[in-house]
Amino acid sequence: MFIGEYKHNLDEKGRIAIPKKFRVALAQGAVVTRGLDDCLFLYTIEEWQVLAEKLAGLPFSQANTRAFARLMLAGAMEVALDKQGRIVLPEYLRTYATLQKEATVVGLYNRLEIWDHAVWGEYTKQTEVARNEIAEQLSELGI
Amino acid sequence: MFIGEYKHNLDEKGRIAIPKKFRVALAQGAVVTRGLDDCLFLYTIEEWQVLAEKLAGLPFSQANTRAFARLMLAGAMEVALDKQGRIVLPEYLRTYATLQKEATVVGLYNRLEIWDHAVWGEYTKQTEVARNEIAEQLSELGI
DNA sequence: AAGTAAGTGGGGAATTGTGGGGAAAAAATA
DNA sequence: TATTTTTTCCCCACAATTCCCCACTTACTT
Repeated sequence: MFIGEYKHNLDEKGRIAIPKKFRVALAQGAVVTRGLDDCLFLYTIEEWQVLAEKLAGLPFSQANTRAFARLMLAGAMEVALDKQGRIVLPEYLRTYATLQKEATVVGLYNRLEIWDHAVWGEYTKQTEVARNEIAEQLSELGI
Repeated sequence: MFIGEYKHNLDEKGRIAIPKKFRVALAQGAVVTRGLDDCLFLYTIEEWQVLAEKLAGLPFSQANTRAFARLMLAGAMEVALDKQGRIVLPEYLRTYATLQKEATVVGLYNRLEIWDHAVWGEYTKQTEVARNEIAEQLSELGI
């Protein structure tokens, strides 16, 4: 289970360290792709397989599902951890998420997200305002 | 069962002592995360597992459920008690709850909450006013 | 008033994150 | 096809953080 928030830096080669505790889970391989809200999604191979099949199942007759499939499927790239537990983020993904140096890695159960540090700060600041309303909407889930 | 109110101090390393009587319950591990009303929630591993699964089940295609999952899942961090019965609160959680030194730990049956002492004081003062009204609204729940 | 139990503070060792240099592989050009 | 250039990958070393342990202080109990 991926949870938590971690501040890591990209180096000049576009590499980023994966938090130690997640490395075993990703040792078999991982897939990074374009995510929602200007961040990157990172999945284990198995989780990615599940998601990819769902995406592939979307009707390509509709313009918006086509766009969504292209965002995530065409954006995807398989990555491997090096001996120090880092992955290389291809340039197009760094551009997409406006990643430069400071990044925040966050765990969301079955995926990791990689954010530019400043963008993540903005996002949390904005959504914190609405959190109580959202919480009330979700009360029916028993949360 | 967690009940009661305890005043503890954070030290310079961001550690806080867990009230003695709750330590056995949390010995197997605990998870702290961002809570509602500017405090932190702390669960036993088992309780957290249930909650995490509910959160993970929310569809990531909707903006507000995404935001809520990021609040609680990405906010979560597994913590362990040290030999003295303390946990370390990561910096981002201390910032979230505006925790500096004085803190109040309160028990709410299946979770603990960690508040900045002053914020907790404010909160209880404010809700005291509305308490009677709230009580009447709750009568229909059989309380 | 003394002893015990719980909370607080801090120092040192081990682990994890970061940066960079060099070798191997791949790509491009002649 | 040979040679040069670029890119990727692997490894080493430093820096920073985290974790673990020991000691002190305060508060409660008998």
